[in-house]
Amino acid sequence: MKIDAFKVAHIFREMADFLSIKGENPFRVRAYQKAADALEHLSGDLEILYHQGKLQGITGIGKGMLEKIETILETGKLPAYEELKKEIPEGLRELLFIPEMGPKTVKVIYEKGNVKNIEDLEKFVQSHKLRNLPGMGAKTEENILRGIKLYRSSKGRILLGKALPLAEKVIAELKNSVSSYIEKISPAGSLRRGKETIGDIDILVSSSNSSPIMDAFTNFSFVEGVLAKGKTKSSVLTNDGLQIDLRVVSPDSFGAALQYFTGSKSHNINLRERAIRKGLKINEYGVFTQKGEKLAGKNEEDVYASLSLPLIPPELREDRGEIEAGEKGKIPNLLKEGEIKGDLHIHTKASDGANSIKELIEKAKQKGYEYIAITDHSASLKIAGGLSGDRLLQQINQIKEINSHLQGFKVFAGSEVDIKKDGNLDYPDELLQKLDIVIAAVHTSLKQNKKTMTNRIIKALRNPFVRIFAHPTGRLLGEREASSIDLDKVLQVAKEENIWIEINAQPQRLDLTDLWIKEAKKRNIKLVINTDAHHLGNLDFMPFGVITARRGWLEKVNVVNTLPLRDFLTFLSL
DNA sequence: GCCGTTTTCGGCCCGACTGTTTTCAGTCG
Repeated sequence: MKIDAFKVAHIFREMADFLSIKGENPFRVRAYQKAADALEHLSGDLEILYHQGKLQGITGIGKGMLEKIETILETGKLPAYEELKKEIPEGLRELLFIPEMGPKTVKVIYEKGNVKNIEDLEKFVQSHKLRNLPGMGAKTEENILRGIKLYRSSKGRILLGKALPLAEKVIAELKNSVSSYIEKISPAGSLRRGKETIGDIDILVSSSNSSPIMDAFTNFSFVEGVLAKGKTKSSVLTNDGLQIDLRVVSPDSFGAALQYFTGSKSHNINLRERAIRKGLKINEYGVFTQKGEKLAGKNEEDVYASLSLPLIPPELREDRGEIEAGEKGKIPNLLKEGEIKGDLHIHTKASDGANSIKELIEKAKQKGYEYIAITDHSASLKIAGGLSGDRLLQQINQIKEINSHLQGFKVFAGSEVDIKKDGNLDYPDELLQKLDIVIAAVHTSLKQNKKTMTNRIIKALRNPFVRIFAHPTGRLLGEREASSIDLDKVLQVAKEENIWIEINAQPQRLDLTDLWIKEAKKRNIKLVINTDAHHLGNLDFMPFGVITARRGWLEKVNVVNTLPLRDFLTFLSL
């Protein structure tokens, strides 16, 4: 079995957790986490890089880590890891993921209470045995039980598509109730970076009087419990189990705090290390010289400028080369939502959608689009009301008729054609030829092995009538794993055949994913952002696709549906 | 365990909040 960087990173992460539970030197623990980070951000194949001697010199991978990577690559195993696994009971590591539980607590309840998993922990706390341990009391009991509940209910993360509207609602309510105290307000954290899933919602406010804001926030109707309430930070639990953190800072620190709380953690660490090299100190209050003189803090631009960097867009702050790009003045001019001119993957009530073509046109026009493609499912996808060949022909004629009455707006006749198990397409070429836009997509046999699945997709993409490859990995966040696909090969074929790769904007898909989007851009492959709408409201998913594209460093020029109608028509005929 | 533009030893990002304590350890982001 091939060992990739992510597998090794996973081993290092587990080791970090085991070592922390053992009470090892925290910096040693962090060294393993750092090495895992470095591996996950590797550009290129681990084995190849290793054989080329290119792992040396990567920050975070020193002599010891290199030896461990070598051992894993050569033997498929790591004795130090196997030892730790034997030593630490299997369920213990999971306890670290429970809010309120850290390595110290896990260690002490294991050693003093023989607690080995979540069930043990729950019983241990409920029977009040925890209280007998030093530093533990009734409140701690309560907090841990709530932590267990939260961990079980959500396993930690919610979709961007759910978090963003909720954050907007909280911001609106704050503005509504205590606007006179609020100078500035913004989402922060992974939400602001546009990550596909969010742990908890972070909101930042600048104000010179925080108490009324904290009072209002902790008393909102959707608040079920208050986890913490202080002058600068409060945390609440909403009635649907989400955690929202509100931070209030003084106006002259807003930029520094926004930068700090937007993260990511590794972006910030990188930035701090850069500050230290320049003899500066950076924290959530500002950028300071060694003598304590404040250089920046009021806004983010100044914070970055004091480190000789341009403002780095939040979506890029993942420590994936954005700081280096900033140094060289090569931060991309990222795609903007308003630059999208059309949506090329839409279902109607002819298959499993809810609306008519005319209704969809109206909504698209309201959004400022110049074109859409109607792409219902193909014949074999019976569960979704896939169109027979005859019905598709009828729809093509219907679209022709509709277009004859339109000015400055065009509807393309398309289809989301199933890639069958063997890689054949669901309609014959004679029919595909009659369509303006053919989307190819996998909806069945999602668990084929990697080789079969990859070859199946490649065969489909080689069909001369296919233009778009939709939701490439097939993942559904929190529900279904991505299919096993050699995306490296698939992108290669996409490049050769001039296939546009879809970024599916549905919040549970966001597929293609950010890292692969960046890779596709690097290879000069065109992408298209589609909502895959099944009813009118779904057309509003577009911003999630745009955010994901931005996380993949895309600019307007990389995305075909930014082209105005005229240019798009020319491009389509190429 | 990693790392070095004052270092091959001695640091390692850093501050807020909570709970259980009477001065601080643990967790979190």
